[in-house]
Amino acid sequence: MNPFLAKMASAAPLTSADLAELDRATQRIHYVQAKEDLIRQGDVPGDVHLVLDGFACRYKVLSNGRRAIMAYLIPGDFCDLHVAILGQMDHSIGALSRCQVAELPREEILRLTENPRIARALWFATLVDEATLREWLVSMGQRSADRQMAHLFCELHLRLKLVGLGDRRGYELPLTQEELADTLGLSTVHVNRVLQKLRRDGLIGFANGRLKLMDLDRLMAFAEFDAAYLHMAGSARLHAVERLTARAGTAS
Amino acid sequence: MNPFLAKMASAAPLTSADLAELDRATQRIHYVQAKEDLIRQGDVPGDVHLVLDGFACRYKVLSNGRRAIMAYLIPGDFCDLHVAILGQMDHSIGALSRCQVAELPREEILRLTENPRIARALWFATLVDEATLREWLVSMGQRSADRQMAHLFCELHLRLKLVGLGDRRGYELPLTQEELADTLGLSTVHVNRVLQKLRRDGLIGFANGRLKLMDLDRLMAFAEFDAAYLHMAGSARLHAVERLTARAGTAS
DNA sequence: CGAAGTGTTGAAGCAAATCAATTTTCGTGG
DNA sequence: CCACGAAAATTGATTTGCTTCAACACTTCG
Repeated sequence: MNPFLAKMASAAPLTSADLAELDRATQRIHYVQAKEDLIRQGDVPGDVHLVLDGFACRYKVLSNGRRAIMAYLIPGDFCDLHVAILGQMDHSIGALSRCQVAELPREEILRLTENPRIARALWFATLVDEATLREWLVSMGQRSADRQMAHLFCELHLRLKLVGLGDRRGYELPLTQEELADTLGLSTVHVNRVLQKLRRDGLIGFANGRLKLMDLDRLMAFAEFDAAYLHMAGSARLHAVERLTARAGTAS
Repeated sequence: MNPFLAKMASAAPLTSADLAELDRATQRIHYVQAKEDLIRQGDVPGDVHLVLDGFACRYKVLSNGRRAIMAYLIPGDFCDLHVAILGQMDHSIGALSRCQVAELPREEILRLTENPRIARALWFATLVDEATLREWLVSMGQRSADRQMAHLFCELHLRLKLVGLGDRRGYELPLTQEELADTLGLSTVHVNRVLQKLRRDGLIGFANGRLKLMDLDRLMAFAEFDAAYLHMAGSARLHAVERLTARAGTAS
């Protein structure tokens, strides 16, 4: 099951014709190696990019040489839907693992958005991205390093679940401690110590690019995680995804 | 000159008929006192709100009782354009000063966006809001408290200039030090000390709800401020605003 | 096998928080 | 217009969460 279709289906009620149309639009695939850039700051790209598999991130490089990661892009996420309007990238997109990426010509996006159900689903997705950004801002400003990290792990768990990846026991998270540091605005040394604390407390395991959720309920409680900002509407959206993935499972 | 019209005109090329249409749509006005909420977390508002005068902010209240301010809403900014799609507010909007607010029925927005030039201008504005949010995230994670505050003052200077408010010497900024603290994720004590340092260094003055820019060039250099994220396209957008405001000036 | 990247540990230093008290300003009613 | 109380700003002393620096161990891979 294409994670992009799963995400769109959970964002707005789509017909199977709509889904087929979206599926057709995302057939032009290419691959990007880990640590390569998909798009660079200043680019004026003609195509819009969509992650189908792997992890990517939005980032900026500051004058002091440090990298600031502002978002993780997981399967189903658009990288640069906005560039069609703003014209120029004000940040870069880098692959954190090997990524499978779909390229859509800008005109294809314009054509797709003439269908109001699809337009609404795309619009919904960008608004959830924005709400996620606000939650990161809150996290960064107000939460202690350990809760901030726990919060991030909770968020990724739910976002990945929405596209059928990972489960209650854990998920693939191909990040180095340095990348976590660039995300949370901490030093690598401190990230290492915080991870050790979370492990010692029996909340998580993190090794070999996989995050283990040892006690998800306690982790969520510790992070004071409230999923409202992800706008999953109770569990209605997740149920929709489960139906879709189940259907795909029997079909394959 | 209506600040909203100034902002829209700088976002996309609009005809005078477009501007007249936007003007007509924003005639339903009401007032909100300082410290009152315009909208609360969990609300499912039927109308969309637009600040015409005064300062407001997006904020969340955390479980520890602290308030996190995630954005300032200045004249010309929409408060909750997104709620039409997401359905429910995941944060609150509070007035920081007495505000003049326009209310637009949701259907009015839908009608307006059938005009592709207007739709593009609105879409542009929401994308700039998102880019601003990303810049705040970078600031919060990576910049020292003094540079962070300097950066905020530079941003507000340009955003206000875009709607014809303030000038190189300064602008009205009706904030308390506590509100600055809630924005930057600092304690009020530290905000006070950072302000004193910036004053001592001859960069700013801040008293009686007004920010004085003593040396804008040095302030921008100190903050390492790069205005690219505000997508003002060189100075073309600002020139458009200057023409509009000049025209309004001679007309009145 | 060596080299580079990643993870781990200890010690010292610093930016910012916290606690607590005091002064100044502001808003309101007498 | 002044007096009063409350809100906001300021100051000092102390503590702490995180950074920085430096060394070392482990892993991965050409």
